[in-house]
Amino acid sequence: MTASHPAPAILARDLDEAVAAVRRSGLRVSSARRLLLEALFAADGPRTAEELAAGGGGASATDQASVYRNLERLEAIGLVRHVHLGHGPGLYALAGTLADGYVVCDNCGKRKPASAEQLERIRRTVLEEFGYESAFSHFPIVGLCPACAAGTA
Amino acid sequence: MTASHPAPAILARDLDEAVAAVRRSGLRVSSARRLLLEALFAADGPRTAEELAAGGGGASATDQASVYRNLERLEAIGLVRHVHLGHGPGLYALAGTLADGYVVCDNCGKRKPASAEQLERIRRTVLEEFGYESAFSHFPIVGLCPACAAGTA
DNA sequence: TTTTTTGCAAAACCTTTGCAGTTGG
DNA sequence: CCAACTGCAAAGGTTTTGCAAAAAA
Repeated sequence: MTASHPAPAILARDLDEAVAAVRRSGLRVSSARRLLLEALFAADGPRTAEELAAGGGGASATDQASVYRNLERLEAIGLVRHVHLGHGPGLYALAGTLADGYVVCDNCGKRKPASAEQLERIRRTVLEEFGYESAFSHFPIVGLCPACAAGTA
Repeated sequence: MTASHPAPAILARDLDEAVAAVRRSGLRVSSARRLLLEALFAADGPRTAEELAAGGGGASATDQASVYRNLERLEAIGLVRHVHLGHGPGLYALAGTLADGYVVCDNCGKRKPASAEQLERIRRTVLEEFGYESAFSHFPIVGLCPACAAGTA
């Protein structure tokens, strides 16, 4: 309902590898596409489409609609992933730079990356209880962080 | 970040109890409010604001903005709860008619209600791994249902 | 040259807000 | 009577879509 079946992740180490992957996928390497990749490489964490369109890390700005279209295409080939951490806009990053999952505080928004190993116990429990292969890579585990839980009257 | 601290749930069995609860909370029982409650009682599951505004179960239609405002107020006093199951609009229901949590398939959208007991094991694991008091009552556990997991090449 | 992609503008979607008029208590 | 509430209309935030012009291969 949300992400159909994402393509296997392509882990590109630098712009050149990413560009090569784009070409290998049959997509053209347009200037807007290259700029988006530069902004993604310049980012130190997941970014909104708006931020990426603004052109992080010296990259110049591109049209937002094109950024959305390109994020979609790059995600379809496995170069990009996105997450929804709360009610705001979606956050995009290069595949492989995202945590395996996230835990976010419903009250203060604090987020904590989760490793595959940490998630594994939870995934197993969910599988036993519900038969679902859960993932917290697209929508996070939501709860109250220790501080907010303590503050709850 | 999303739901601050919701009021304790008010479990109303029928329109009269709900109306009484509204009055007890210091809110007025306006016609729009009554219509919304009727639509909520007529619903057999969580509904979008739009559906509720359309007036389910013989209730006549009301303005959507008022429905949103009223859902917010009724949620603040504990009569209503809402969930976000995926990318679409939020879903509202009378408090107490919602499952303790939900598990939804990321691929086909299939959703399964979860009981507090089922959730308990998961909550415990999340607490041990991350220190977060998780709940899957507002945002669900997302994963692949058995059918979709099998179909994943 | 052909097909993809862009940039812009407009629309779509969900939700919130401003306001003047109405209504519940 | 008066604060609470309504309906309408407009705006806000995020994402999608249509289309003619531009650029990649």
